[in-house]
Amino acid sequence: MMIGKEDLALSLSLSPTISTATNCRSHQFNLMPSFSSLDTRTTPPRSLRGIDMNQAPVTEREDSEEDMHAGVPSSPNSTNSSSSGKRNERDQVTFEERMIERAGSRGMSDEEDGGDGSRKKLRLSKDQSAVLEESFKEHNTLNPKQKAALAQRLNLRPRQVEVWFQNRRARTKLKQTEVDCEFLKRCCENLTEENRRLQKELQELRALKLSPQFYMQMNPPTTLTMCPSCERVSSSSAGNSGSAGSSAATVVPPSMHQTYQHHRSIVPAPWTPIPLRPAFLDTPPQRS
DNA sequence: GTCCTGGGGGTCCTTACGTCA
DNA sequence: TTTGACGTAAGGACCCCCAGG
Repeated sequence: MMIGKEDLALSLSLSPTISTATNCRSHQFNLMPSFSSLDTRTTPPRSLRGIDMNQAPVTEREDSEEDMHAGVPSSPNSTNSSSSGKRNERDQVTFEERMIERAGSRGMSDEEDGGDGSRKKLRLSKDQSAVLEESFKEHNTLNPKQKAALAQRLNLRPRQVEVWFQNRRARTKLKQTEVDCEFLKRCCENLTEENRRLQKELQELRALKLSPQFYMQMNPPTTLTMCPSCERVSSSSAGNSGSAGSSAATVVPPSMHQTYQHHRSIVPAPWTPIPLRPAFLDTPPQRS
């Protein structure tokens, strides 16, 4: 009995594209009020002293964006003019990111964030989460530019977007682990059952062998053959020469061995190899 | 070409907080 | 009203990769 993934009624998409609807079983979007600027109908009760903690401060960020657009994104150590390529591009982006990050942290200072060192829980709005999910469906990792763009679009700090994606990947992996665990459990159950069946069959054969009638009813022994490679002795087709209990063995021609014809008969018909590990587990994670 | 170093981004583990039954 | 379970945002440690010196 072969087990396919479809037999497990998996709710997870196994492709790199993750299904939002099936993966986020616990997302309580509909239970959460929306406080973001995207939904202006509601008053943000989670804001601290009039500041919505789910938002990066717009004015501060606009300042930083002005700085960026004003040509500021030169590297702080002013080495970008001599350097080029990926590194330079990344430095440039990260500088932009730092500007936004700094503005965000300025907007939500320690004082505003509780002031006593305690963390305040920041809930993303339904709309923000939906956009993040959509983005995650396309890419489960973000490059700095994508991160900054998404943060700007959602009015969040890049760090928040980054954390969301990290946690989202972790949730996906956890879910996948659960699915894999279930798959392996099924495999184990099937192998156990198969083992039980084979043990029973073996017992029956042994009982038959001990019975004198077994020999009476046995067909004339077939020719014993031995594989020159594995030295396994097995019986070939019945009705050939030889008598009961004959120890005469013929060597399987190498050509026959190469075709594995005699090995095929060794494998019980109903037996089908079951992969111990889903193949998709062995695909290495993609790095950006 | 090789080694060292620093930065960025990833995972993993953990904590703190919000929500709900 | 209290409490425990659960989900999730966020912090921190650690690792890997890569570019530059």
